Amino acid sequence: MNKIREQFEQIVEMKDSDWLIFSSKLIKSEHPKKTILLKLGETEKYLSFIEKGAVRLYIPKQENDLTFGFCFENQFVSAYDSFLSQNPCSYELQTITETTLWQISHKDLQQVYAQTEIGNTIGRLTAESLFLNKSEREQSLLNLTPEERYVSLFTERPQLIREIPLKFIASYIGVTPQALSRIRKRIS
Amino acid sequence: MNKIREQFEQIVEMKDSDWLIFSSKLIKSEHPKKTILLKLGETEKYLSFIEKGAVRLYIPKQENDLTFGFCFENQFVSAYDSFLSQNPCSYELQTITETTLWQISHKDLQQVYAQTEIGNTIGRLTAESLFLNKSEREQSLLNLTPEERYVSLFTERPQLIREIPLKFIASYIGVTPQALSRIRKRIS
DNA sequence: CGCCGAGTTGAACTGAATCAAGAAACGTGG
DNA sequence: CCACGTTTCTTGATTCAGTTCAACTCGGCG
Repeated sequence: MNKIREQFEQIVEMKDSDWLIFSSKLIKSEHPKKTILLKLGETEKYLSFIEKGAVRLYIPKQENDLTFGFCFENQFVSAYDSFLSQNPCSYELQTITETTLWQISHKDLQQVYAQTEIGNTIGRLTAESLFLNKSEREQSLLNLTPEERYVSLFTERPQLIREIPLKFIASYIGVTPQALSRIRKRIS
Repeated sequence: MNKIREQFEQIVEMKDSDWLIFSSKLIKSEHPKKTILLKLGETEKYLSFIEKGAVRLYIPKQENDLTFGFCFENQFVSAYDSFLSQNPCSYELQTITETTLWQISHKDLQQVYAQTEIGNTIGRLTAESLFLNKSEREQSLLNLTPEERYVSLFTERPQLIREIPLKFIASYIGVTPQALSRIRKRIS
């Protein structure tokens, strides 16, 4: 649980009293691999910190799901758009490996925002950092070829390529599994 | 200037005292069309509200720029990632038409965050809303074909199609101007 | 052992990129 | 207000990367 505080303190200092209010709301949960954490159409109730494991975000499809994001150890995961708007989610969250989460509910987080000095700052920094992620992603999708995206993924996150089924990575970089298989062959 | 307050009040109520602190920092500026508001490599100093006009965000290229965003009247515009990190920007901002802005500097905004109750809330809500935009954009880029993106742009923002050069729209939806010209022909 | 999901490979097809040229619209100065 | 040059848009021909459909391999697991 201290890891969560460490994550926060990388971006903003936190008083012990604030940390206590926040951390008292956190609930630990464990999930086997391939557990669906949030189904299509449900509303996201939690912002979750991943102590251990990996989660993918995807739009379920008849044939191949459209996997558009991954989250790993020491990161937050949530259908954050659904969480913010409290509207039904247009995609699903599923664990890839066995996963341990620390979760705070939407309701409790609103209380933290109201009760702590630092609440809104944390909320702002969280949203800002998520925004930065998405910005990079947009540029990657517009600016790079699938092959270039694969190479940069490969260099930036080699463990991802090793641990995660190719078909998830394929749809993440925006091609079919067959095409990614050929890209791999080309560049190896 | 009241329009700015209206925009904010759509998402959060604002005390007069907070509004005074915020609005006292705003500086009005006017720019002819095709003015570069921020050059590649510069650091974004401002968060700007567009009173009138339109702005595009693009990565300059030898041949065709990669235009990846537009902002219009009554919206905020900024190289927000550069603004947040205060690192050099990897793209440029240019007015498309004659444009009137109300700008707040990064330094002044930090003061607003510090001095007003509502500052961090506004910052959070701003970042959250920008995050939601980017999320939709990601799904559109992964999930839809260029043709589908054009059609949905056409239905959601008909004035954009009318007012903005095709080549900007082309790169926004992720194709060359030639390809968009053909897409147009196909669907008309 | 046999099944099943994941990955690879092949062949035909397709939509967009590229290269190139011409038409239309735009704006700037005479 | 027209003329000229530039920019924007269109159209054609060719090339290419990725899709689709299909068959086959490999490894794990009931």
